[in-house]
Amino acid sequence: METPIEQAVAVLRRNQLKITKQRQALLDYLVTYQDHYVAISEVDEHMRTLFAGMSHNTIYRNVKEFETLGLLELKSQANQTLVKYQCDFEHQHHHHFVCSNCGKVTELQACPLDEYEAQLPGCTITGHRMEIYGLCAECTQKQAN
Amino acid sequence: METPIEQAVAVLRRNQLKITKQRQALLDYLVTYQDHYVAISEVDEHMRTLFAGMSHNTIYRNVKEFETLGLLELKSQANQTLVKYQCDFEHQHHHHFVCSNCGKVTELQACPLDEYEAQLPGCTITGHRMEIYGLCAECTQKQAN
DNA sequence: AAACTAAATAGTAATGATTATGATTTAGTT
DNA sequence: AACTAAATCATAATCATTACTATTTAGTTT
Repeated sequence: METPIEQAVAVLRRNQLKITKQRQALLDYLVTYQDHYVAISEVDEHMRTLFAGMSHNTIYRNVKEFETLGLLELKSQANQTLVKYQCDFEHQHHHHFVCSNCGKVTELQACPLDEYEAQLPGCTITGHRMEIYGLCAECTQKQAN
Repeated sequence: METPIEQAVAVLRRNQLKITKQRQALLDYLVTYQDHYVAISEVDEHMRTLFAGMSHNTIYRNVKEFETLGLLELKSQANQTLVKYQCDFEHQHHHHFVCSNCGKVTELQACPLDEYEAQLPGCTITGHRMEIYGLCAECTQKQAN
């Protein structure tokens, strides 16, 4: 069984991108964010602590490159870009519930897009985003106490 | 019939906020963005051209204050905060289709939240966002030529 | 295994949106 | 007209992100 990192490296190869130490280290770190989002600026800070001398540019550029390859998911929030590892290569299309207390991300089944298409005659739909936020079951539980 | 500005001023009064020249000018400008989003930084630039000496602080603070009053809608995109006037006081809850070419915003009917609640047992849902993007009918038409 | 080359990175500095701060002004009230 | 809390101004700082150019390196070729 291939690990997520091995899968990711295979994707890089398939796209003729070089497997650099920096990219490997980035993937190693980001793979720990499979069910949470993290700010790129925090990834930047972390990587530059681990590897003195690593360039901001390298981190930001690669994160964005990895997104176009489908390895990561990005979203914009509070004037920051947040990133999360996308490990579900089989089902890339999905939507999220995000706990605003612990940050846990839950994938939602089904997509509401179909319902809306009829409301947009003549339009070209290129993308959409559906996100629900609140407290996950665990945090709801804790809050009750 | 009350104008949007009059309605907004009434909301300010109801919340014991002072009706300053700056706030009136801001509303006058923002009311022109009822079906488009605009970057706050652009609002800032515009207002400071109109009123030499107006403070960044004043603009950013008020835009955020107006959002909490339900006068404006904000969203984060590409490391900027975008703002749009919310004039539909009757139906505050809705979702959007945003044309990525001309920026036109179309309100969508119906909300997909209900479908998902069953998938989140024990969770507390505090909010959600559904947004579709692409080209509006007009821009699709033009692109075809 | 050494040479090669395009791609990637480092190092430094700049940019641009937003926020902080403390002194001054003003809307609405007394 | 005086009063006062709220709002604004003016200035500077902060923080995420991007730009730029010289240097390094992964992967290939000889």
